[in-house]
Amino acid sequence: MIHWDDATIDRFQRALLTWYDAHGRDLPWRRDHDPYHVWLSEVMLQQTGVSTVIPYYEKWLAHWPTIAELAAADEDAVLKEWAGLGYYSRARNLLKTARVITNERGGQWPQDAAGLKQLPGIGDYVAGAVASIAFSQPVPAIDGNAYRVFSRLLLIDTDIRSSAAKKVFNDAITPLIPADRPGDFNQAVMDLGSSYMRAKDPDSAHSPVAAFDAAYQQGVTDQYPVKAPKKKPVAKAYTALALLAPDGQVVWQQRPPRGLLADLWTWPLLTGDQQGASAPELIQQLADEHGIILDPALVLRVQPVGGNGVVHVFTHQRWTITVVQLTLADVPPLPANARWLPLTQQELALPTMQRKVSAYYNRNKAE
DNA sequence: TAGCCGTGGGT
DNA sequence: TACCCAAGGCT
Repeated sequence: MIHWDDATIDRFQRALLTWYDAHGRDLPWRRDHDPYHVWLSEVMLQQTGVSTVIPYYEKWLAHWPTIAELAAADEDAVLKEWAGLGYYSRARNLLKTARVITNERGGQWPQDAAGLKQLPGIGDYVAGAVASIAFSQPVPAIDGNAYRVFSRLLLIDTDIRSSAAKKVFNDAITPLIPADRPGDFNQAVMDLGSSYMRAKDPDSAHSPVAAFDAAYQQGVTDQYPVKAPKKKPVAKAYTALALLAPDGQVVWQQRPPRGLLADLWTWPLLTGDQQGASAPELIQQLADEHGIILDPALVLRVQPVGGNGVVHVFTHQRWTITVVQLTLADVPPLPANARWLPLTQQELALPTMQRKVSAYYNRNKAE
């Protein structure tokens, strides 16, 4: 690893901030330094691209212009606004923190990173980003961009997925932060990491800090950052049931409050590919796995819908979902976590997985 | 402390 | 197709 002297640090800061002043991105959350805006954007941007976030960010603020209004929202409404962004605990934690700030702290934010980290959903990165951008605290905001940028500039060969990485990079970056512009410094690093020093096909030669880029100078940019490979997602098979009542409504079921897609709504999912199963088998499995009791005499038809089904890949699971329609002669009662609603209902928070299943059903259902 | 937790886009 | 990547946090 390379260590810079004070004069080099000073020149680096000037090169970075001069470039940022002239070429920094004009993004919706950079219009001011309101901690609500900074915090909301940083949470949305976790593991999520800028172009994906912008429309969600604008819609969110139109819905809840202030943190006090967010604090008064229902969790159902918050999840619905978030639906499609993924990592849904981020949305639940946004609501929790909004309520802590509004109801327990009189609308006052903690102004340093340690205080911010106490809030739900705020870890080292978001704490550093909000503390530096909204409150001008001289702390780093170490995200994937910072890992990539400083591993190249300083030839840091610590595996960025290792438990040691956070401290190594924190110690390396902290002395480089200018006391007068910590927020701009951190945001400049993000812009650098998404442009000249991006992960794929970087343009190190034209970077404003090319003169400070040791990996570029030595022709080893493609070796940084050092990052251990991750595991393949585990394959799982499910069958989604379209339980169709005579009035055209189907059964929607809310998932458990913890785990994958927590609290979101899908059609009843049976484990395994049950395309060839009989009506009694499907009814039995539906009772065993979901507590939905159907009288076999109510089943008019059992029809597989489409062929191979839908593939949906999560970070750690790969789902193959086949679809079966059970046409019923009546509208039987449901447990508390399930509801009869039309195929086209717009009121529930649906994960992308269910949106794919619904679209697949509409393409393949019997005429 | 690894494993869990989404999604869309690019190659 | 099967990867990888994108402003991580929680347990």
